[in-house]
Amino acid sequence: MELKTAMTSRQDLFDTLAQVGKALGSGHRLMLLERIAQGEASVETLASTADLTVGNASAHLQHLRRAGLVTATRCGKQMLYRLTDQRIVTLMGLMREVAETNLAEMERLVSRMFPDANPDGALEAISRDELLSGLNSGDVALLDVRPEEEFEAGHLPTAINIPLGQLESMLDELPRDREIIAYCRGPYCVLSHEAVQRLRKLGYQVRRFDEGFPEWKAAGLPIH
Amino acid sequence: MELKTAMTSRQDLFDTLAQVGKALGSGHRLMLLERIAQGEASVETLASTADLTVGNASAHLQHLRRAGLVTATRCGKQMLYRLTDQRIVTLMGLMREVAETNLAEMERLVSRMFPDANPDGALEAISRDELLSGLNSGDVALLDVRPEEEFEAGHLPTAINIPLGQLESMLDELPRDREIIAYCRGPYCVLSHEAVQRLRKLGYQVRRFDEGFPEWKAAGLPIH
DNA sequence: ATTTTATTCTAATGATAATTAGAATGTTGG
DNA sequence: CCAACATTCTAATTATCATTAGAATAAAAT
Repeated sequence: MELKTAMTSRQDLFDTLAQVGKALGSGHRLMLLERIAQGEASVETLASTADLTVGNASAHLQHLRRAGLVTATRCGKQMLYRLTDQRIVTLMGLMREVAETNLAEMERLVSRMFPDANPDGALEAISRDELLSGLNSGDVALLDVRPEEEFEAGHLPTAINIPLGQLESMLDELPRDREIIAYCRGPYCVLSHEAVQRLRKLGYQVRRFDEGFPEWKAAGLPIH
Repeated sequence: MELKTAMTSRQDLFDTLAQVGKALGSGHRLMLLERIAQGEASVETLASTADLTVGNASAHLQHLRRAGLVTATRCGKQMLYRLTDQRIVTLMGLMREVAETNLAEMERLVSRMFPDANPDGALEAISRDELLSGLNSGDVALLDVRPEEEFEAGHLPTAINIPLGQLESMLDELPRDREIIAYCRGPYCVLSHEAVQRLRKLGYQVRRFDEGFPEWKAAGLPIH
């Protein structure tokens, strides 16, 4: 047995900092964070989005909580988790950029998962700046294809919500005269890719926004 | 045994992304990265800065390499590791901010480790913007207190190098008529704190830069 | 009070990761 | 080719983490 000195060491500092890294070091926890970034959610909701048992999800959420990434508040029977800090969205975005730039495996997975996101193809996504100028000039209509609950918790200004499951049954909400920009949870969410593919087959002029609601919000842009 | 489908799943994407988080989820690896961010370094150098056996350091470096955070090139007998990407410095900086904001433990450790960094005290560090304007107006002199090897690998413009061990023996290099700004490896490096304390005792007008060389470089500012 | 529902805790198991010592590899300079 | 050196690999140990099922807690509804 070794005596612990009361002295604080550099090692302690880095170990504590590493807790944040550890929390980000699990695919399951990153999925939970992706969902939490849409707005507060209950353990059950989070468990089902991340495809975990409730007990397991709860344990991961405790882990995220100890790392200072999320907080929880009780609301009736439920425990609602939310991000402590919008910078966490930026942090995950940077991780994504670093991974996509420097991990061959990542690039391979992304292009397999989203084959339509080919840079040559007409389906290429539009950037935040392009979207902003499109919105200013009124040239585009915004389509939020996330579930209603997430839309209600916050969405881009002027966006209309058609959850993916109801896409074909709500086509009359969509304009034919303007380009439609679909968005969802973020770069690794399939919803907007799906929506674009299905709407294109129906003849709509539609592209994806290459980020999602959390990134828009974290950038300090206005939300509703 | 379960059959692996060839299909790429969302889970695979997030698991791969999590490799970056995992790599950042160890105090030892964060220390290695802090040193690598100063400039390329051999395994032996890195092992000794992070207080690891060479074998263990090598294993951690392999881990960082697999996560796409560092690359290695052979140079004679030695293997030199460097960052793949300056964004990794930004990434670590964000982790630090998130941790300091949201982890009480972190705040406690920082203020214990750097008691002189008290915001009320005269020793408060100066920011990048303040430093830039001080350099433009010629009101400050820059002092790099890192080991010579790191200084040689890159430093802030106009900085003079006095490694901490030689501080008292090289006082004649320091101006008395201007404020001195000392900097080192970054926010969690003790060198500049030490330097400021020792120089203040000797009557010098001196403050710390609240970042370090890697942050300056990652911000795209000029280096020598 | 009792039941229901949501969540967290506990204990046990299996899976990963960190560490060390020592062997193996690859490079340099005789 | 051999000797010296730097690094990586291997094997074994220990520690940490993820997962599950089931018990415990806590609030809400009957």
